[in-house]
Amino acid sequence: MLMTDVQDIQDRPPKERILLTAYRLFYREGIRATGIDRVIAQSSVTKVTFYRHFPSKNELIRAFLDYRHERWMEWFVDALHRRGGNMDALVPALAEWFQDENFRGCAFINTVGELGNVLPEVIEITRRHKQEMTNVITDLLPPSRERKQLAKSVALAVDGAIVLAQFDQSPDAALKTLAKLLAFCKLKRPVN
Amino acid sequence: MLMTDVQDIQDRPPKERILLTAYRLFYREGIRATGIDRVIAQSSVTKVTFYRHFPSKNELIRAFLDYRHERWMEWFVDALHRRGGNMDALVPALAEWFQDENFRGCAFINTVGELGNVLPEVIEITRRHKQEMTNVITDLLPPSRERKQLAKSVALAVDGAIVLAQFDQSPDAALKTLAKLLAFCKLKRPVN
DNA sequence: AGTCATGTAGACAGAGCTGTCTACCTGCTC
DNA sequence: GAGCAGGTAGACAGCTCTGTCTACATGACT
Repeated sequence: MLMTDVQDIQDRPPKERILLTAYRLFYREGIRATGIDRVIAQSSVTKVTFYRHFPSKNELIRAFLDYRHERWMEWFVDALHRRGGNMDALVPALAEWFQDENFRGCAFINTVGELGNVLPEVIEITRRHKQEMTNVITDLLPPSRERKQLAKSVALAVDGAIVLAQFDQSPDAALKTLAKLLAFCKLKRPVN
Repeated sequence: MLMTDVQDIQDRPPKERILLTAYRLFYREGIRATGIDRVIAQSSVTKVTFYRHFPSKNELIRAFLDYRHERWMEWFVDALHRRGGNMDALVPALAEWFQDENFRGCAFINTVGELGNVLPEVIEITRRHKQEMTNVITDLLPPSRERKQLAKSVALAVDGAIVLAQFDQSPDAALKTLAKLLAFCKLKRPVN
């Protein structure tokens, strides 16, 4: 899945241990809340080793976002294909994510909110990530003149659902509301 | 508007100066990125005065969110009424916000992303804020059996547009995509 | 045998953070 | 005019942060 087990990371090479630890801590606690010292301690590495692989925390943030992008896209494509690869697969696939006990919203949206003004490149990285997400959504839609525009609208709604699932008590409302919205647009079979 | 001029805050009582300064810095730079010392310096107040009014930074964060909620709701209701108070007013009203040079997304979504795990009450505050936003959107819709459900869907789409406007190069795409989405749902007159 | 990349352990500098402290001043109210 | 709420100035404690430093160990390739 999207999260890393704490178990199996201990016998990997140091650089990978650092990245996996950062992946977990940055996503769960936030980036500024996560000090380098904690990443170092939890990846069982020393400071010199850390700084040899990542010359600064900003480098680690970049690597974290790249890694997150790879993993998330892989998961997203797979989760959709497992469910038929059409628009009816979208909400169930997102449900799988939202219901993960470690779900804490979109790493990219969160990072833009936290560092957008301080580290402007995360905005660019996020734009690319969302563009790829939109491309995948495009493939779910039947060919039509307005397919690309529709995909953009669906992607916008998905982002809305992600943030709603993040602050609502349970992800169910976000999923149901997204499903209803898509049904209003006749983009999927009506719910119920 | 939603932002504070730096000019007119200097002759206000200290507590207000602190709150206005925090309002500006927390929103623009993020909360963890903004140290108490900077708030104190920029509000021309001393540390003792600061801590007399706000016993801890967390108290200031709460006050900031409450204040933001008041101001934002006031602005939102007004901007919609100025444009007729129906669904066709929604996108132009948001445009006014998105195009503000200090726009940096939704303060509540950003704060949840930054502190959601560390200060869980911001999640509750955000939930209430978005509920009120949804209530206002409900009033834009004509009475119908599914009005409340529709309003939830629209609110979800608005949140999606807010985050998109935050990381996209210009807010135009977010506005256009939201407008298209609402048009697909026959919730507003088609664009173009 | 020697070199070099890569690892270990841990001290340290310099900065910023939150929050407390002493000591003094001003203006209003009783 | 005494008291007090609320302001001023600024030092300081204790912590955490990022990033650098010295000094040593190990194992692979040449």
